[in-house]
Amino acid sequence: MGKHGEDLGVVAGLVRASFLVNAVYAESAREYGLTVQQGQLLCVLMGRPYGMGDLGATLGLEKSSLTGLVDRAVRRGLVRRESDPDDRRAVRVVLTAEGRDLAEDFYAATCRRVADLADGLPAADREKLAALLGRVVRENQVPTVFLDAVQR
Amino acid sequence: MGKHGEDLGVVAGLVRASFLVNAVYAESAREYGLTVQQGQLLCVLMGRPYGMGDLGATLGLEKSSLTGLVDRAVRRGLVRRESDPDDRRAVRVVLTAEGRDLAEDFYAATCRRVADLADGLPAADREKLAALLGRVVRENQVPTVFLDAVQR
DNA sequence: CTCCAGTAGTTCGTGCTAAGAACTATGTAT
DNA sequence: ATACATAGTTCTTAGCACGAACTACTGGAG
Repeated sequence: MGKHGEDLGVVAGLVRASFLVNAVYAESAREYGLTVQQGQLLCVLMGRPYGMGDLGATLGLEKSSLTGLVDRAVRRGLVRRESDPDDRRAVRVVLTAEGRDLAEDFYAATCRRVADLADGLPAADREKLAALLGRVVRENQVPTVFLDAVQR
Repeated sequence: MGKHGEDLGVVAGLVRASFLVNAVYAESAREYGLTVQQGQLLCVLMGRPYGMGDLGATLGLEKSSLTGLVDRAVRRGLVRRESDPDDRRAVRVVLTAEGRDLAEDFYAATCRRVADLADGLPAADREKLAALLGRVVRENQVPTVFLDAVQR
């Protein structure tokens, strides 16, 4: 089995849920004056600074796409480029204080919103859903674009 | 309960799964020479023709954003604007033959890919996941951007 | 019938996103 | 020292998304 008709259930579920999450994410970003990509950038950087290369790998973008994204974030004062002392080619992108504040607010608001999506489910089902999604995610090596654990 | 710490499980799961699906969708689109948005447009139109207004509502876009999207799809010969005989302001966007073929191929390929994401799960868990996502989706009134049932 | 408010789409201007190719500068191995 | 690889940027092209202003048509109210 595996490749049969009823798979459409999971497929449609995943695609639509993803559509839903995208919409929520976009709305949340908009509310904070961010684009989705900028929001993602901030969320990734909440964990730690990244070089342009790692950032590209994490976000699934070419390096040339990143330059602009980071440029705009710099222009908005959300992010700073620090040069890596160990490698003068390299750069570390770091949140500014303002960027961190915004990132945290945005992150919290987005979490709240996404959590609301699953609000209708009883707690047990929510946990089950989390477990199943967790497995899917783990088996497909998704980079951590959104925090793993609450590690503040 | 409801708004507690362990909700992060569902939230992170949803967000990352969504990231995963987005990536798969983008890759699939790219392979077919489409952008994600064009792919979405085609998938929506597989079901039936839409007016610009409905299309905007379904895809979550402003009408001004749609003009261009449809224009480009028209330029590529994937879609056609038919004027509604009952309302001369209105337009119905319809797949061309070429557009339908491409849409069907793209849809099938994307389904396959998304299904692969859940491949690691035993069938019973896949069904459970589908059911849970189905509930989330239903309770949040997601427009049908991806087919509901296999209605060929 | 006329006027007018509302609806369906388009146009225009702005800013953002994404990619590839060509390039600079630095690092590393031989 | 040469030569190759790596980290980022620049430039160009194409597409996306929005709001504001606009055109064209519709459906009522007087």
